[in-house]
Amino acid sequence: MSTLTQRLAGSIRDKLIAGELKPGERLSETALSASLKVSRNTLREVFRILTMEGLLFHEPNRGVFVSVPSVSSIIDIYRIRRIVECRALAGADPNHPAVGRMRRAVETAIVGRASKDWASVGSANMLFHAAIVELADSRRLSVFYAQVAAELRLCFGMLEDQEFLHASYVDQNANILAALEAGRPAESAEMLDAYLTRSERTILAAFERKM
Amino acid sequence: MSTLTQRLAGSIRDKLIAGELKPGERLSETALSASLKVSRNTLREVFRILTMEGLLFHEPNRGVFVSVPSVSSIIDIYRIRRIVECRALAGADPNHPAVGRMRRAVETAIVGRASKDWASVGSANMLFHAAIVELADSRRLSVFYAQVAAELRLCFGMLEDQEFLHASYVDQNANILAALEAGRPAESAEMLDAYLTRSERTILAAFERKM
DNA sequence: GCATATTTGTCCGTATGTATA
DNA sequence: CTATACATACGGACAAATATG
Repeated sequence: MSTLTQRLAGSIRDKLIAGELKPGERLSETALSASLKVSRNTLREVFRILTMEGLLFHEPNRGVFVSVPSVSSIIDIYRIRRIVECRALAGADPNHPAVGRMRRAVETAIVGRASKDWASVGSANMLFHAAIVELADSRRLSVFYAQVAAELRLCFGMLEDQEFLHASYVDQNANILAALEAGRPAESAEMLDAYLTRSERTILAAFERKM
Repeated sequence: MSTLTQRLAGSIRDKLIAGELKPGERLSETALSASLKVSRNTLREVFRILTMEGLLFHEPNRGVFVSVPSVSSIIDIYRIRRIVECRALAGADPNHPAVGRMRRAVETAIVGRASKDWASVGSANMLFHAAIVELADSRRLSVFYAQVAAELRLCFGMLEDQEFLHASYVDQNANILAALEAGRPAESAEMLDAYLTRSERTILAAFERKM
């Protein structure tokens, strides 16, 4: 990452995903630029990037705010996951290089679960599903999915029970991978669809409990 | 559109799609900001927007350039269209409000073809396929598709024979719509897949002839 | 390979309009 | 309604990177 703008965008993105900045919170240009020791112009360019990614939203003449995950955004995101992930998996070649990344993600998640490192399990889960999208061999689609996934992590950040959210999905991912490696992509895609249904329900339920 | 930045982004986007700015051309900050009568900082924010949309690309310390469509980008875009459009159509409700927009787009295209207004036919074609994506009821997916479509128009802009590119697809769109309205979304999606195969081949062939 | 000119990256100060207490 | 705070937009400045001769 060469330019200051890109580095800054990365660091603020990490803070957003880690939940250090609360949804709905307003990010003041003057205050943030002072605390980060960068000019307001530079910070505005960073805001523009993160706004395009959906992590911030912009109200004209009022400023930028951390996106507030809503029930409708969760539903929207899962619609996308169903379309993109299931189709990518159903049409996948079991010898695609991304399958190796899927396998490594599953292994990492298993290790993380054993040591109760739920942050690691969550990250591995994200990598697993990003790898599924890579099966479609479309750079633009992978970039788009990365943005959607970042938004989803914003939702996770609002919820406690990280164990409950992630633990049960390790085995499901392993089964999805096994079906693909066994040369049965259609079956694999069906399992993924079922996975997404359960995952969406869990998130929505946890989300509504917090309201 | 409230802010100057957004209006400017819209106007430059239009110029890009219309082919007024040639692919590969470098957009000088100083020159453009002078000719558009805006400050360099404002123009940089506009560049950031259009770069995120894929219409421009950025080389650190060298500036921004108009994206150059390539064979691989065309293939990438059509992979996305297959995944997104076909799935949206296959799972569509024939009573969805977007179906009305599809019908109006077909009617506009028929009128445009009769008067040999190929620009109008091309725009109507874009609206038709954007409406297909709206069948999936996902705001994020529709926004993403709009960006991909803008990039595709960048490719069209490089080619002559607009008639050849658009004329033959009016009837195919009409047939796709008819199947959906008749309550046969699966058949409709199959026809769309065939449409996309033919369209991709045509674009790629026309593109390679220009090289 | 070097020196120069150009351009971007970044920062600052400031004026104006808009939202809100 | 007034006052304050803030975002929007501008123009100037300088360092660093790049291109050019």
